[in-house]
Amino acid sequence: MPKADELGISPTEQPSSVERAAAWLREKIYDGDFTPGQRLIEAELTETISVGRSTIREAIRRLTAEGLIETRHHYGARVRRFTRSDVSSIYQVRQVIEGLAVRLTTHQLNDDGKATLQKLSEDLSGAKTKGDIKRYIELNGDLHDFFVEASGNPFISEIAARLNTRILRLQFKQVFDLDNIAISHADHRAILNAVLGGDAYDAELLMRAHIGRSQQQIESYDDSFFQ
Amino acid sequence: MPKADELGISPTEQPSSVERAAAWLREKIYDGDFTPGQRLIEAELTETISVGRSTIREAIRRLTAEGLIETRHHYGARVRRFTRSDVSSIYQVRQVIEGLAVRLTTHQLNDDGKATLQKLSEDLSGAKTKGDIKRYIELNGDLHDFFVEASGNPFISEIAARLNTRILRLQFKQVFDLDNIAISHADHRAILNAVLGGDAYDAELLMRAHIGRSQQQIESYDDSFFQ
DNA sequence: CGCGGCAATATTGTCTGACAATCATGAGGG
DNA sequence: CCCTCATGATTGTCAGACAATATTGCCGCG
Repeated sequence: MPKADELGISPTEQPSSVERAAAWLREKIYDGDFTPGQRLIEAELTETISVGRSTIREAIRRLTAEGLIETRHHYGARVRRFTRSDVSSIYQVRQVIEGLAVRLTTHQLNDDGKATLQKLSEDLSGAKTKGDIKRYIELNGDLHDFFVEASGNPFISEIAARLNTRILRLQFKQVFDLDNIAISHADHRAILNAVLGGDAYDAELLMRAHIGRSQQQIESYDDSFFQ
Repeated sequence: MPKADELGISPTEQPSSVERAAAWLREKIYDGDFTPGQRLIEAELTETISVGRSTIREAIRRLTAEGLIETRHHYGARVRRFTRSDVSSIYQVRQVIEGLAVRLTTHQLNDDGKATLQKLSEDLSGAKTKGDIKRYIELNGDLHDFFVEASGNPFISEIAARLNTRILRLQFKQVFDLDNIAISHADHRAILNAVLGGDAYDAELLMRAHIGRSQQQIESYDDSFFQ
């Protein structure tokens, strides 16, 4: 009796129809082709991407679980809308979750991780001095993702993915100017120093404060950003 | 053109087949009729509770999203298993999430909330002096749930539900003795004092430490509790 | 003229049946 | 004893159908 492999990695793992449908939908939402509040009709989607209705329904359910879509009984699915209050709640959670992530990361950072951080640090400085705002926002995302992944806690990854997913649309709109980058960059340098110096608790507090500042900035935005 | 009501409460809202199936499955898992690692065959379930396969599949997907079930492509659904590492990760997250919850609650506690807490506090003391361990565990759950709900942050509720759901089986097994209760009760009293006294930050730190102690206790358990 | 109730319609929820895809298992060969 | 391959069981996806229900526009009433 050969025992089943418990390694968790399946041999082939090629994307199923549902995964493709879900990816397609996710892309459309990220790109803004489906806007918040817009209704998603199963019949339309089935013929647009040529899959059965069960496939579409399953894809919709997955995105619902991810928090990108909301559904109502016998009415259907809509692209999720985020209120000001939602955004505040999300940032409150991000503060403590990413704070935890950076603390855990500090405790178990290996040489590879250190090298990655050093490089990220240099890239951030480079983007700042060149005034490349778009690039800076991108690297900022990479930095946050790094801590989340390097924390080694799968639940942190899961939660962060959900929160970031939910807010990605807003992050995209985030209007960083050079002043904001200067503040943000000071935060990043302090956090990186604490992490590389092994001051886990400091790093946690700094991350919380950093995300708190992002929150204040976003909360100061005009209503048109929230709709 | 009468505008659609955006109140979020649907008129009838009677449980659908899927909801009933999901509830049935959830109950079975909680009660231990389906044990961790056990396989869930769609065909069997279909005839057991007399619903179509689509309904069962949808119910399975919901419980998967809740974290009670794990699925593998073309192999199917199994009741989820939690490793020692999972439990540690969950408690790490619980520390910061419930810490945040208690801090937010402190900031916006009204008279009703205060009364509820006072009552919980008395009941906890009563259960402790009477040595009613089962009752104490129950009230302990109520206390944690109270903070999560009273925080007013829906994402905290969502995350806590997922974590508690996932670990409920383990909590159930948790072997509290009177010594543990004494320690736990001291924590609870301190937390309640901080909350009622308006010391939000103290309350947060105390909650983190409290959950940390629970974590240590659970992590000291024998392997037989995990598998 | 505005408001509330009612029927028509569109869409979802669920069922049945079917077939292909694929994983785990067990037999057979090296 | 280990590796390879065919087999069977189960899931993934599709199509078609019908019932349930929420939304919408219409109608009559105040």
